[in-house]
Amino acid sequence: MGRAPCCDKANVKKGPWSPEEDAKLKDYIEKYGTGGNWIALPQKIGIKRCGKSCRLRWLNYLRPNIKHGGFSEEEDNIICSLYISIGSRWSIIAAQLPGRTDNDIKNYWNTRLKKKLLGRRKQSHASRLSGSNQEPKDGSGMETLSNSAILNPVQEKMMQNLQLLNESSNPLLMQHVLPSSPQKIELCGPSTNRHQQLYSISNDMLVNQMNNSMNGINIPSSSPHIPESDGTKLPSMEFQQYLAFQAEIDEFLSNKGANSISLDQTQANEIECFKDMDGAKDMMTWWSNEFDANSASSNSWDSNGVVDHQQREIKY
DNA sequence: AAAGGCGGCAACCGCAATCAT
DNA sequence: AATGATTGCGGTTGCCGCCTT
Repeated sequence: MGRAPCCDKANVKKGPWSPEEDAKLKDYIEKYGTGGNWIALPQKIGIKRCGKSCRLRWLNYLRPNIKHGGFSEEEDNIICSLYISIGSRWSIIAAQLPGRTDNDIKNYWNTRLKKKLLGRRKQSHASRLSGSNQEPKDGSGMETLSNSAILNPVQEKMMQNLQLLNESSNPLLMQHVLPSSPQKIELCGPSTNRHQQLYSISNDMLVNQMNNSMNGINIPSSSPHIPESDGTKLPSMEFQQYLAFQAEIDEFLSNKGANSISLDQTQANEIECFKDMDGAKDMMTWWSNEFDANSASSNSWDSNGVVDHQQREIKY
């Protein structure tokens, strides 16, 4: 037996809203507010709509200062980086973009941003297969990576955004992003205040979380480095794959789709493979499991879940 | 010009969280 | 503490208009 419906569905109108319905709802809320009860609202106004439908219509369309379409580069970057860091928490993402609704952002991501990202990924993959994207090498046949190989521009951007969000002290964001359990916080080391705790968790755990979100790429289980006899450390194959995909996302975000390509049918079919990217739940599951384990991370690059900044220099 | 395919988007649905009693 | 009502959220659906053939 399912739960009781929130309204009498037989007497409720569905489908697109008429201008008359919009006007009634808008006028009433502007004059009297919602009265704290959406369910009762349609009867008061005299429209045959479900309360939930009224709420959605108001939030997504009728309330003041709503923006539709015309997403800026800045907004694209924020959406991408937040999606990578917290997954499909559209309401949280929307809260950071004034005038944008969660529904709008969700649609925008599903119909455009995701495809752009995939398009760039496919393009880069194809160019690698054709050998046109050779890795630069130094005289020893090894390339030295800067620190940004570990905390790359995407991650930096993510951290900047999170810091901004953090500074806004948005309680909703805090609730969703910052784990509440003290023991979880303890995993990231002692911090003196909530802001530091958030940043600490962001810096270490979100990077790992993001790493795990790299679709189709096996994230190194412990250390990405393979010690050589001469003492240098080489990245493992899977870590190289991971770095390559990160680079593609970096490129996408820095160029913001300037070179984006349209998808052919094959690519469209392969969008299926990208559905895992939607698996933010998986990311979040991984993340929470990570905390819930209440022990040293096996997925993190470092045994204590904290990136060792001394190990950032890697050689090919 | 007509038909079918496709993409974008508004709206719906169902579940989970929260609130009220 | 338990239960029902309400709200909030994310996933999904279906309509509509544009594009291609």
